Amino acid sequence: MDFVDVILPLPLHGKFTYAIPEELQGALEVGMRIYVPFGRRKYYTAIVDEIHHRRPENYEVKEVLAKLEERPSVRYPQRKLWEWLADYYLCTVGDVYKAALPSGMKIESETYVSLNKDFENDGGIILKEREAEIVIYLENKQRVRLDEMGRDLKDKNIGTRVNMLLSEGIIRVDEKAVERYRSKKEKCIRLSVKRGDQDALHSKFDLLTRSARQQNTLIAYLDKSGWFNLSHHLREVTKAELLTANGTNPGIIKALVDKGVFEEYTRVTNRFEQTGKSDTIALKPLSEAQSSALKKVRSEMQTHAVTLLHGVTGSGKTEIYTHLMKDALDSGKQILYLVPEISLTTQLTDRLRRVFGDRMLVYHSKFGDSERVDIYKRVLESHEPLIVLGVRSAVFLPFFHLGLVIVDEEHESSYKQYDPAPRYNGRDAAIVLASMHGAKTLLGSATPAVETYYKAENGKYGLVELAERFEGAVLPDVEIVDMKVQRKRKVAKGILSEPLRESMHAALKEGAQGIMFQNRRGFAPYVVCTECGWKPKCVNCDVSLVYHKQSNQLRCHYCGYSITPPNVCPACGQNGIEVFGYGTERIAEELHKEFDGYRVARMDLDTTRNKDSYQEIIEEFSRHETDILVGTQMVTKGLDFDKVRVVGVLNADTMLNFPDFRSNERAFNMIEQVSGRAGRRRDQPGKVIVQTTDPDNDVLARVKAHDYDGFYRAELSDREKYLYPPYTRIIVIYIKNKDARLVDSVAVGFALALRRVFGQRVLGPEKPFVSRVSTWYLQSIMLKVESEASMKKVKEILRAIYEQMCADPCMKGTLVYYDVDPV
DNA sequence: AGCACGCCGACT
DNA sequence: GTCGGCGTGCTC
Repeated sequence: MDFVDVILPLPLHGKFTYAIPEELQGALEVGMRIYVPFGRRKYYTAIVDEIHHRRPENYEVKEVLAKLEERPSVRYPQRKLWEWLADYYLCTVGDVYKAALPSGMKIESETYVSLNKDFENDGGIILKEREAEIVIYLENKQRVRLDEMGRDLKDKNIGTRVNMLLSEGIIRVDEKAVERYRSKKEKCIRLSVKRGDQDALHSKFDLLTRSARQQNTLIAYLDKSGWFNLSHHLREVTKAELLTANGTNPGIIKALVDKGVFEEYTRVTNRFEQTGKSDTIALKPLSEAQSSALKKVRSEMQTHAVTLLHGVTGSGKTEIYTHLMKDALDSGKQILYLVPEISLTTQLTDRLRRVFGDRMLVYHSKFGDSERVDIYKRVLESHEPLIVLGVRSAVFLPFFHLGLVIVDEEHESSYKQYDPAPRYNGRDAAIVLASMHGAKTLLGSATPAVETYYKAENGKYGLVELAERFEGAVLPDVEIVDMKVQRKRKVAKGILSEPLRESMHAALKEGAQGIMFQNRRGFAPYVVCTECGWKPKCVNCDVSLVYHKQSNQLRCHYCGYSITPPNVCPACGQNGIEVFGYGTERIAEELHKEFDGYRVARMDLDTTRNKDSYQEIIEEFSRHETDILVGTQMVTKGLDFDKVRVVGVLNADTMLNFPDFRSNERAFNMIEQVSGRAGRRRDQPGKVIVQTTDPDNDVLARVKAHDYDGFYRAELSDREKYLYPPYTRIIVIYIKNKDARLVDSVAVGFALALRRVFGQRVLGPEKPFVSRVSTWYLQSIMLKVESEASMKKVKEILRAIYEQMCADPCMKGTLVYYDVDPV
């Protein structure tokens, strides 16, 4: 008898073993998707992890129900990456599996309920079957409404109710597997005569003598299909394509089908753009600086697994990537090109599409699930050279022979997944993936992460500097404006300082554009009653509500809770409610007033909710249909606009004062990146205005000088002094409970246990920045371990401490999770 | 993570 | 007295 250990899409440690039934003996392979029962009435898609002969002793094994595919969807070294991620980021392989496969490839069971006919109208029970629900009136006049999946529609006590009805034989339960994946189908037209049978074709034409349009449609088909071009195969003609022919409409096609001239059939197609082209245009010639950087990159990559390309904004790193990708493609390799979500724009995809045509696939989180399944399967089945341009989760695609990994904007914090597990960093996962394939990795950034630059500097990574902007463009001039002085002199209008207003007016007058950056959305972040000090707070989270003017609501930016602002203060009943501070919405309003007659667009989470709105705002701006773009960090990323002359950083203080060891790094990166949007052309150098109340801040001085190196050195010495990365590695332990008191005591106990082993390396516990999210109370403990220490050992100890803590009854209802290498 | 089983307060 | 609230433990 054979058994199989599986990976389930659940956050469970430990192995689950199933028996392989007779009919599947010898048919399973490691990495295959199979269908297994789990628990009382659940079924999951599991991944075969190991096939063996060891019969489990303490329980009765269940059988594998079916295999879902002929060839494994998960293969080596992909599976090895899953294990590495689970191990490194302290989660289960099931967590990784959940994130790795598009949901269309993870069939789950759904329970369908139907009535047992015998019980209809029986006694006091009246049963009704409506369209999507079953209503059961019980004797005591209580009503149970179940949807077709057997879920109780009234309350949440799902299983008990269904089981009661089941045991009384009132209902019947069927489990149905749901396959969410839908292949894309196209209607096609073919001719009902054999190609080459002239007589038959003529007789069809004879049927159409009374309709010129029908004849034309038939001719259009013959033309499009290449009917008479006998040296070629007959082309399939889609209905949509045929409809583009002059004078054709669906009615005419239908008439032709009815007359037996045409036949309509459905074909399964893929979702890839069929440009029919690849290697369409030659690569752009490189500047001298770029060519020498490219040469240097190539040689560094010979000797290093990972190379960092440190190139100032606007130096044309993408061009260098393109050349490297071409090399790798030509040598038959596959390429993974990771970008942060926000910079995956059509600007970039169009540019690459022109060079690589169909050989480039795009893997975006805004794609539908079926589309992701298509890409997954294409990568799985094709052993051909290709490029995947994708976001973080593209590291999970089943590459066959990866030759090159590029991680653009490697410093970006959005490469790190916060919630849920696996809390992985896409950049680091990509590096590990590359090494498993024996591939080379190139990291690119104008403002590399301190950890990355440190490794490059110390020879662990190769390092290439590209200090020159493309086509001789110069870096923008940065002016630091002291807002305290501005206010004292009463020259600031709201949040707009005098220099910012003047530069902006001048730029607009000359037909240039401007970008305003404020890392806060909504209208006003602070609302307070000036009479009594009352502040509106989120009922679920420990944060103040942000006022949104357009929707006239006070909103929590963590859980989405919102209320209509009260007219009078609910605490003192007086009329003292006022708003303070500036969000993008309010800034847009002020810009409208100040720059009357110019067009202002706002780009933040609130204006980019729809699928295409982000793209639309960018395109409008690049066509110069808007003059000023105001937004959150979205405006800092990879947008290339020629006409941007002025960039305003409206409040640098919020970034600099963030209570976190990375605040300086984040502030420097963000301001430097947004500055990079300005003045890309030599003849029109840009101007960046940074408003602050702390003009002497060192970080701002570095930004002013565009001095990454200086910033890095200063930051590094701080990190060394206070033992932060790259000198240590950080694991934050989060403790979550619905009871505020319990959370505190458990956290204290946990920290105590940690201190016994790690001593001074333990910080906390403390309330995290947001100490309550959606009714869960949080505490965090930070663990800083020397970077040379064995992470394996550390994690073993963490695990042991957790087990030991679990013995304490106080742990009941407590959730513990880890964030390794937080950003 | 679900989901079932089990033990206590509010309503017929 | 039941209903249904949620706390606890298991899932191959």
